[in-house]
Amino acid sequence: MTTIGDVARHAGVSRSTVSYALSGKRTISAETRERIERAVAELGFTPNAGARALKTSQTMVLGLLLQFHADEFAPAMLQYVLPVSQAARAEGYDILMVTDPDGPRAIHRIGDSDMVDGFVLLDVTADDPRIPSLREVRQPGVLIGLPRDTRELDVIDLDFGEAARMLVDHLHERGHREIVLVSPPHHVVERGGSYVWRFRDAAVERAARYGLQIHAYYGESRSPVIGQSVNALLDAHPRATALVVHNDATIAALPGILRDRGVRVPDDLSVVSLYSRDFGEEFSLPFTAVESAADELGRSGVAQLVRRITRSPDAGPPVARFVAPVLRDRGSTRPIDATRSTAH
Amino acid sequence: MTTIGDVARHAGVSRSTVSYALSGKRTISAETRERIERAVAELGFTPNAGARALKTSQTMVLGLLLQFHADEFAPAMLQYVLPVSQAARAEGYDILMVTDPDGPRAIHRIGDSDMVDGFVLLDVTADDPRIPSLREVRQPGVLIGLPRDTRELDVIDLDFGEAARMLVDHLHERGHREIVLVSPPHHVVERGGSYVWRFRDAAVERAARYGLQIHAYYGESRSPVIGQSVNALLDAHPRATALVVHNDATIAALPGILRDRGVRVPDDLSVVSLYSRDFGEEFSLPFTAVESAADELGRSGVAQLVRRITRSPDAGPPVARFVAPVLRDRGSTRPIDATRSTAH
DNA sequence: CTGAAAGCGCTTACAG
DNA sequence: CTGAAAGCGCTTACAG
Repeated sequence: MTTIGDVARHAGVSRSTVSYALSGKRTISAETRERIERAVAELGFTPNAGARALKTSQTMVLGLLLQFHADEFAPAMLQYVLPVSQAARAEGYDILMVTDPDGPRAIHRIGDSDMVDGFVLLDVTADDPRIPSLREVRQPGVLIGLPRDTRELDVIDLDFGEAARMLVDHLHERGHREIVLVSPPHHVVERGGSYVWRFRDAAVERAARYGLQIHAYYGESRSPVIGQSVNALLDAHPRATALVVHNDATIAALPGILRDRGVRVPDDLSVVSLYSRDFGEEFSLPFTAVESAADELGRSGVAQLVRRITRSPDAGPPVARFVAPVLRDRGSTRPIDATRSTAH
Repeated sequence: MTTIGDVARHAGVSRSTVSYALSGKRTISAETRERIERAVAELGFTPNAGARALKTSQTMVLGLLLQFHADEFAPAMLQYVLPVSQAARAEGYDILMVTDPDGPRAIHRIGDSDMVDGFVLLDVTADDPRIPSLREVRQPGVLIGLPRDTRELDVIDLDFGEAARMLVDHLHERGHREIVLVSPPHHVVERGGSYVWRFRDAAVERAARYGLQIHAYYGESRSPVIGQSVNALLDAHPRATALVVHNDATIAALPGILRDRGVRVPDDLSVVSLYSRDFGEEFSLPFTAVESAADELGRSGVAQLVRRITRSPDAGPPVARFVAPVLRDRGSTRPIDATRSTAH
């Protein structure tokens, strides 16, 4: 391995001069700089990351904590991973991916041994067990997803309440009077996925305000129960003219389910949903939807974390930030003529 | 931060004694060990990973190189990531996840700066541009996927040829005389995904040997073209009694497509495929299939890489290993009565 | 504009 | 059974 000492010897300068030439923290004469650059190129020198980390107390690595739950639609998580990773690289950080089933312990292991400069927590729940560990550890962290107690924490999440209101408004404006809502599976509620009830409560409240009937259900995460469940809901509410789907597995399966049932969208049934652009493209989903902006959450979360790590004044006090949803109209809703009703 | 020096002072011993007590590389008197353990617990000491790496030249981190191709069914990659990560943890390694679009450069950046002890390359193609970088770098690597030139490389992949033969045999044994094969999209061939032609060539050859008609096509990776393409193939070969699907996106969409078409499996059409157990569960696929054993590949690849890193004599010379496929019969094929023919 | 020296926090021969 | 010392490869005050 070639070290900074080899470069220094080769260039006939001191190690500190090489270091300064590389970091640019000192003015170096053109001639010296050139000799050093040549030596670096000839010897193929790249600074040792561990030695640098030891000296500077900066690893330039971020820990990304993923959780894989059985009974959850895994592809939905993928949409966060790539944006986080790319945003990190753009800021000069690499990603240590942590899939340990025991998240709290993993945070201590990684954090206490100074393997990373900060943490990104994905899929955060209301009383996420990883949060106490995160508070105990030296490194700052950013949460993607809203916990109950956000004190002293940088948190970012989609504004799920607003998303629900936008979708209900969209249907209300088009004259819909009776709609069915499919939320994530109930076990996600039990686990504390706050996005479930934030979306659901807001949808119910908004519907009530308009005097709009809404039938709210928890959905499924696996075929064929998904199909059975959707069919049962539509059977139970034959006069409903619209379906609001806040459930990744269900929306991915919905085109097949509706075709199977002979229901055309939007002619027989209007459908609105909530998913990220990438997810929609992956499954070729043709529905009007709020874009869940996984990339924006990932990017913005990483940016805030880096500001916190570097103690940038722009970081401000720790704060929960809610990203405004954007509705993408793909024409999967139709105006309802008050005198007609649909059978699906 | 508490260092090994703090622990030593607190316990009234030397730093080397603390180090040896922690590593167990020396016998320590019961009393001393106890004092050290108490000091470690009271002060909350965890060794600094960077310092340890600097001294031992071991990072205990593995670089995992992922590639995200537009026009590829991303969920299929997920099935490798978790097994690799878990196998690594079981061996004491963490995972640095590298999603850099420029893989060759990333390998040099990470490897030359000694951030990892070895590399795992996913989704390797015939002339994978990352391989020259891997050869130049100090760290060993394991490839999951078969390149053209495997010299001096540890490679592991499913035996796709054998997988194809098993599926053709399965159909032949049940009296099928005319079948349709859907391979991955053609752009995967262009990119050098050798599993495409290894499977396809073996299937065609095996079918020929039995005098079995096989119509081989490249499939699609996105709806709605997937559906159109499958429908066109079935229209073009009305006397085909079986479909062999070697295409993740297509098999995930197939249940919907066939329902839509009014084709029952296996009554109207036999279907066999190739996918991992996790993938099948994710999409609730009911087809008889060779299990692509992503977890076995991941585990086994990591194990071999670790043997290589640690220079274990068990590592042997670098070798391409082909995992034997296992057929999982889910009853999606039926015996063909030679006198009947199907219309689908 | 450049160099000599200290030190980041460990591990491990060397010595007793 | 234990300790003092060297050294891994960097960065950065301190000094000139």
